[in-house]
Amino acid sequence: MSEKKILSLLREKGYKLTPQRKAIMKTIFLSPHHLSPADIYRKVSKIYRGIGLVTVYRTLEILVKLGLVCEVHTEKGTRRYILRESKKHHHHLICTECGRVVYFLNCNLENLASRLSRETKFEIKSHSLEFFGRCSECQKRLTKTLK
Amino acid sequence: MSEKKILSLLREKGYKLTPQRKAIMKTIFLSPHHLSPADIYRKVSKIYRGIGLVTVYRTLEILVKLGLVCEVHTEKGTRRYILRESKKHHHHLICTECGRVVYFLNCNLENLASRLSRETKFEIKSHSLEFFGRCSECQKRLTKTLK
DNA sequence: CTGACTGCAAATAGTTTGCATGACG
DNA sequence: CGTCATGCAAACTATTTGCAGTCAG
Repeated sequence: MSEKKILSLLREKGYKLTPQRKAIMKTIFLSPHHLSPADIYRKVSKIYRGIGLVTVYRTLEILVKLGLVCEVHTEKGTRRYILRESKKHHHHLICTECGRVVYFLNCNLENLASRLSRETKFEIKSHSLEFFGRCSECQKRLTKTLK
Repeated sequence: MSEKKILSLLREKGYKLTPQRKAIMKTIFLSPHHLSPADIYRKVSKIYRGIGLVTVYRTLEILVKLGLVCEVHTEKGTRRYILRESKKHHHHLICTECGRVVYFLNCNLENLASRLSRETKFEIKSHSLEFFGRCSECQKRLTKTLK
């Protein structure tokens, strides 16, 4: 989805297009990494002086609700955000060094889920799956550093 | 692993066996649910009056380090703890109503991981997988309530 | 115009740290 | 007895809420 379409979707849903929101969305739109609210706040501050961290939190809440942005939970329990590239069920492969995120669609967990459901009598509603590792750039960078 | 073995492992590693630690371990050992530090604090307070929440945090840190207890990250970003039943690679099926946890061992994600690694040039280190749903008891309980 | 939005300040939740006292081994 | 453990208080991080002023539509 293009940036323009996102802006018009917001308008459709009755949200106002303030310069703060535009700056926040632009920042998320341009980053291949997942970002914490504080990261976004720092980046946006350079474009739009005087923005409040609270506005970042409130805008993220809207963007997640509209399904435009993914909320990723890190191992430390903090939340990070990245543009949602696909409307489909999907998962993330996350670089633990730089935070770069790669999407993938097929997880093939239906069989496992139905087997578990049968064995445990659980009514399974959802699952979370994430892979962690190092992207190729960070592998190169870290090899150099060690020399 | 039995409770006694856990206590002797702690002693082996040079940790002291205080009554606070015993009470915390007993509480975790007896619960089929995952518990937050605050949950554990409340339960332990009944056995051992005057225990500090800080002691719960510090004991949990040790138990996780020794691999005796699993740290589970919830959707809200808080941490919960449950006895580690198996030393093997495993995952959890979690009841979103009561917090009951069921273990399972086979996730069969090796193929997916190697395919992703090939396609993305990521060096994949680990993955997290959790299923969420309702256990059979909570299904019954909730059906009754609705009548 | 006017209701939605913003930014400040303060509140809250979860967790960690500094330090003096206490008790396990 | 010495060292590690405890519990209090305070600090800290991430996030949420109340409120008065502001602005997009």
